[in-house]
Amino acid sequence: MIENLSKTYNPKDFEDRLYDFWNKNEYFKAEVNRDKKPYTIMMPPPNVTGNLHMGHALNNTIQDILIRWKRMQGYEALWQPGTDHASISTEAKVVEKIRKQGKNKDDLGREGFIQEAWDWTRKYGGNINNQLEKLGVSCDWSKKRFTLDEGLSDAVEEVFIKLYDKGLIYRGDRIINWCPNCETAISDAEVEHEDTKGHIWYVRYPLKDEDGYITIATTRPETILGDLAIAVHPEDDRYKDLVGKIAILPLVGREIPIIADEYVEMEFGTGAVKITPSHDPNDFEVGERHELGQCKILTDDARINENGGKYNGLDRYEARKKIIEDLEEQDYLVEVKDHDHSIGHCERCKTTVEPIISKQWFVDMKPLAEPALKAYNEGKLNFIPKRFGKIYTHWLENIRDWCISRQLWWGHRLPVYYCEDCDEIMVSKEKPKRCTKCNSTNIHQDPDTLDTWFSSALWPFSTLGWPENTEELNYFFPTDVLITGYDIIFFWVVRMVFSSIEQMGEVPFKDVFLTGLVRDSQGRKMSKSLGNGIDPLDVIDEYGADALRFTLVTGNTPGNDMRFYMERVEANRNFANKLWNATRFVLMNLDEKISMETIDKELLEEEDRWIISRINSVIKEVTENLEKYEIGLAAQKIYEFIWDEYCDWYIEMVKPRLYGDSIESKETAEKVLLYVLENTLKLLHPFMPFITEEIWQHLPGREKPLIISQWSDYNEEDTNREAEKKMAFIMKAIKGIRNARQEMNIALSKKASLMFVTKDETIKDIIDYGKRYFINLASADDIIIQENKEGLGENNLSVVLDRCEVFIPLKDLIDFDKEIERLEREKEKLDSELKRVRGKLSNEGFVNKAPEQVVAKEREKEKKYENMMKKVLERLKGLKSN
RNA sequence: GGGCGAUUGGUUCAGGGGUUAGAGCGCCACGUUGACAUCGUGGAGAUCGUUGGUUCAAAUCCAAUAUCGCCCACCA
Repeated sequence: MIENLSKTYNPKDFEDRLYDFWNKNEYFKAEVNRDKKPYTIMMPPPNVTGNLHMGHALNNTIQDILIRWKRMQGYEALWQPGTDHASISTEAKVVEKIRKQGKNKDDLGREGFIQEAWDWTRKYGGNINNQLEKLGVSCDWSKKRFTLDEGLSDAVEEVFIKLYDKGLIYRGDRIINWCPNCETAISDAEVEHEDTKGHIWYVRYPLKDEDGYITIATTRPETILGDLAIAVHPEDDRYKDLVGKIAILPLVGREIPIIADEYVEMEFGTGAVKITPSHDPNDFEVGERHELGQCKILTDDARINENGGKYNGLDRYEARKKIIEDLEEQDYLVEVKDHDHSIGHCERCKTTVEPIISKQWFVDMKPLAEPALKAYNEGKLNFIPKRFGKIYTHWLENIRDWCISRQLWWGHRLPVYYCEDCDEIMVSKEKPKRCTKCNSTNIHQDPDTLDTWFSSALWPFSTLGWPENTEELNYFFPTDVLITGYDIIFFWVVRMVFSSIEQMGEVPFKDVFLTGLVRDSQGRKMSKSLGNGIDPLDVIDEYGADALRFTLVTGNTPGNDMRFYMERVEANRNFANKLWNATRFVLMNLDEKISMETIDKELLEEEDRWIISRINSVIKEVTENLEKYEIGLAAQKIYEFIWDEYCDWYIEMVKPRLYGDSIESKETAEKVLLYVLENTLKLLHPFMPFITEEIWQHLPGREKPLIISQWSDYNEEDTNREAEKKMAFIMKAIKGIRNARQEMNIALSKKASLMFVTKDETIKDIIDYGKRYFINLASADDIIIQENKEGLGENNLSVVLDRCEVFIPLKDLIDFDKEIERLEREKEKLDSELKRVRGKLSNEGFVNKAPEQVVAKEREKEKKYENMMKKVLERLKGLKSN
């Protein structure tokens, strides 16, 4: 016995300790090493003020699996961690904090506020990293980056300036999405649309200079205050005569023209549309075409402004209510109908956004989208699963310009300066001393900051030192795979792709692995408001990180949502316990002075050859699965191998040798037990890093920790089909005997002799060899092999196998009615199988067209079932005649 | 209005042209054999949503359809 392991698996005893051990020994570290091939993954930077949730746990587990696997394969594996400053979210939290102190942003001033935000960041910014450590992530913490770091900020400015100089960043008055709660512009991607039951109001506008009205329909009556025209379709006969005339805006009294524009849908509403250029993107365009000018009626906090006359100061919804009342009172309201329409909400605070005209900074997307599309179409970018490629292309094909300026303080301030005398715009990293146009020194910087995603878009290269031409950048970029949730394809994936192509001239990663959402056991999204979130840290605390990791990667497929069940975590904890105890068994039986020399192949027994062949196949399959990102399948195979083949069969088969007299045989068994365990641990390590490392370090003769051990390769020589076949027969026989005995309720402790009847020489040999197993695993005390039933008494239990029949003389214990029932069931099964096989074989098409191998296989089956059937029928006949 | 996904034993999910369609949990029966009751042995339980089609062969491919879910979209 080498060393004691506790009787049950207790992850708390070693998880933190091992993480420290790995970290301190710098096994996570990756450095430029021209002798090795690089393998790079950029960790999606979590929000600096965030906490670990199941989504993080899922995608970081997958990343860790890939990184650990590649590291073991000998790659220089860099997993780049870091955090995102999350401007809007962090700013909101800091605002909330100072609000509790009775202060607002203006009380602190810009500098004071930013100071406050840094304090907050420093205080909470480490949390998520510590939480990630609990999960076992093997990222290179020495390279940790923050999007507001100096280098990364420099990259942001560099990109901004380059794009501006190319004319791809511009400033303009456009309709943007305004969040009245966050009081900033947000991009289209940050708006969530939700279908809402609402109303549509039909309002008549009197005509000037003549009797009559023109009736329009609107879902936002308060915007009447900003109307500058009424539009009809040029070919709409109903309104042809009215085009060019003037209508009077109800409640306001403003004279507005009736214009014709193709944008109007004749079938919708009344066919006449009010045009509010400052508060609707379509109306804005119509306004441009007809030079209607602008009339903005909302303040930043969504109240009616001074252009709203008597409604000035009212909140947008109060104003709507009041305006409807007034319209009704003054007889302008024709009717109200129920109407469902989609309303945009701020992705962060869920406030209804307002389309508002505003002077903002934009990225001209078309020229950037095209190469990003091309890269995909040329196969330079793969999505896992593939279907997300369609979503990617669809979005890029319909791309609109990206509003990048935010009216926030926490973030990268625009490197834009204005001359107060001549309004010249200057874009540069440093503040210009004088205006480049009029030489004035009255210069101020734009107060806005950039969309957070502008900096995260640069993450794959800014973290590696760009715009400096660093060695790291040359070596580790482009990265190999990005692992993230499908919900941020638009926010992040797409933007990294076009930014990389634009700045680096190539895609930032070859593969994009998209995870689904982790939902609760009822399929609901985990959310704070529902209170149904499961904290990964609680799960780790109760069951260990390995069990959590295994749960997250099994039983689901990329891009599909999964339900999270504690029962599954428990099952995987039990799996860890199983492995733990199998190891205890191996160690308990190990001779202290066992030599670790290679196994002498001459001494191998059949079960040894079988398990060695099997682990070899599993190595091959798991490696192939991982190469195809089939992580769940890989995990499943390892699980089954350990539990079913190694524990349930091999260990049981080998026990007599361990307790037996032959030192040679015992030692060989020990060596094989160790050899297979060792390879199993390697395969499992990426999935369950803690338990595997802990066990590994308890095994004798370890030179290196598991984390940096060499991944095993498939070895053709180890494959042994002959041994696999033999063992398959033996296992089938054991199962058959156990089955028959249990059906008769015969206790395991009740030993019986077995008589194998067969004329097949090969089978005879196999059974002869298998004697040793039947004793222990099939409750046998004696085994006889013969070609006929000579000497066999009456009334035996019988098990029909392929080319062989087993008789168990347990006369007193057998209920023959039950035995007949059992055989009848056996007969039925064989019958239906025979029918199926014969059906196939009598089909000419099948025999002629199916591959030879497939036909041969069916023929074999037919023969086998026929033989078995014959024996079952004989048995039944014998039993019934008694 | 477009696009996508899911539909497989009680349940949660794998699988993905030829398998006797698998697993975890749950269920039933038996079991304290010197790793493990966080366990062992055996068992019951699914014509893979429906309808067509392609094929020698379909749970798997194609087309419709139903139900549920998601994403995108400027009809006021």
